[in-house]
Amino acid sequence: MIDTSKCQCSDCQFRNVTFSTLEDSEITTLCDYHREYSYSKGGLIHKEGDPIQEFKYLKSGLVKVYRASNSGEEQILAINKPFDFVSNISIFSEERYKYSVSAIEESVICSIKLDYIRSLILNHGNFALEFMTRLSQITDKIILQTLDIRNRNLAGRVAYVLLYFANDIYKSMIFDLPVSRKEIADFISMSTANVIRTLSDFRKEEIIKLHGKTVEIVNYEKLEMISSRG
Amino acid sequence: MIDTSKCQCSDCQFRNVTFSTLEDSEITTLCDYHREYSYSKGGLIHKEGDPIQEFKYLKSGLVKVYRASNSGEEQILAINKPFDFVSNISIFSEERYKYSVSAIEESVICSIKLDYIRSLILNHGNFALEFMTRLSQITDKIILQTLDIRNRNLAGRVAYVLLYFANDIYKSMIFDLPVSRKEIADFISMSTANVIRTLSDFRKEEIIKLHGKTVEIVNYEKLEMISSRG
DNA sequence: CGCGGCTTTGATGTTCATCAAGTAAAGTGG
DNA sequence: CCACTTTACTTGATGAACATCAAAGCCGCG
Repeated sequence: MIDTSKCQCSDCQFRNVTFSTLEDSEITTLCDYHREYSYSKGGLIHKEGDPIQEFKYLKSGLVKVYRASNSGEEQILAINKPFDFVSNISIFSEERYKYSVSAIEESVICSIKLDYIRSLILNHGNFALEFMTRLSQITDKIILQTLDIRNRNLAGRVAYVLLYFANDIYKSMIFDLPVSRKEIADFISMSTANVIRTLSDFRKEEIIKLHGKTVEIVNYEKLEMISSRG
Repeated sequence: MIDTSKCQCSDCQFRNVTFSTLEDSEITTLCDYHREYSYSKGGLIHKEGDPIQEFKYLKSGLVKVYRASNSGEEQILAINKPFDFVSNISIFSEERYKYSVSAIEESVICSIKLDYIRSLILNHGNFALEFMTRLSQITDKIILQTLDIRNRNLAGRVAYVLLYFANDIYKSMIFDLPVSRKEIADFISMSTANVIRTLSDFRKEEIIKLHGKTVEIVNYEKLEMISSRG
């Protein structure tokens, strides 16, 4: 039985991933410097230009990381699930966020004062190493995914995104798209109309079933083939 | 006068950027764990799949970071000068390099056993923080540049690259392109023929002068306009 | 019920890749 | 140092891929 009136950080899943080197007593201190925030679908977590004062990570939900492009359009650079998002990149190198982040599903963000993270790094070598490794992994993933997308043509990109949702995010062949067609377009740098057209094509070729936001991948092999060839 | 038979790390420019928190005595130890390698134009520094055993950074020269795409083509994700390249990303999160790196100009790479860097992080909080900040900055730059390029059309991308060489790398309006037309194409994800065509167009419109690899930017404002509009 | 936003589809035009052929440049071996 | 070979560059012509525009359908919400 857990006493819910006390700090729950010691039972947080994240403890194993990013804070595994911290002792119980340190976790208790961590609790004092942390806060949790809930966001509903569409809620803005922070935006470009906001001052960076906290280290944030996603406890549950789904977020998009994006910035405004020259033309005022949205450029989405990542769609991330828990463990894959932290208040990314540049928390130490910059004063202000370069990217906006908003919830695309009900999300809970855990946020820790940056000063405390800083002091942990200063005084706790194992933590520093672990933390660094995590940050590395996360930025690495973003870069790799960007390259993967850039590599592909329209159909390949749409297939790639569908497989990303199926394999990485929902781990299911049937799922509800958490994003609009336009957001997919902003993510893969294509026009909305062509994303829709491609989805329709996939439906006509019976690679997927489509009902509004609900997608079911029927012919997985073919979708993979399109993704890897395109 | 510097005794060149001894460790020169204490006089290395990099000391101020990445190792400023280390004491002189620590720098001396660092020397024992470091080696320098020279590469001539075209030389391969490491390739995808090589085991990561050292932290590397560029002391002088110019390198390209790339990977093989599906189709066997080269995808260039960064062209970096000293201070902007370190044996990037993922040195802690991965066992093997995900990207190849090769010299596009005479280059000197300084390389330090990863175990030693690891021990510094473990035992030296200030160093950990500084090191992390550097890595952050570097990966950040890569992501930002990728987005910038993705944003633009053909002419905009070519203009962007020319401005990148002029402003960031050579700090001069006249310079020799260190890369082939094909490499520019691989960097901005366009075809070689169209890169050449665009350069010719710029020449015809008297925005630049072109003699083989030598580029002179004549109409800077116009080039900027093309870069920011496209 | 009606309005506004997201989605869908078709028609059209632009942008870009591809192919081909030719030229210049740069390396290679005698 | 020259002939030879190869690789890089250049340009034009063609077609494919994709964006854009416009009109209509759908759906949720006040």
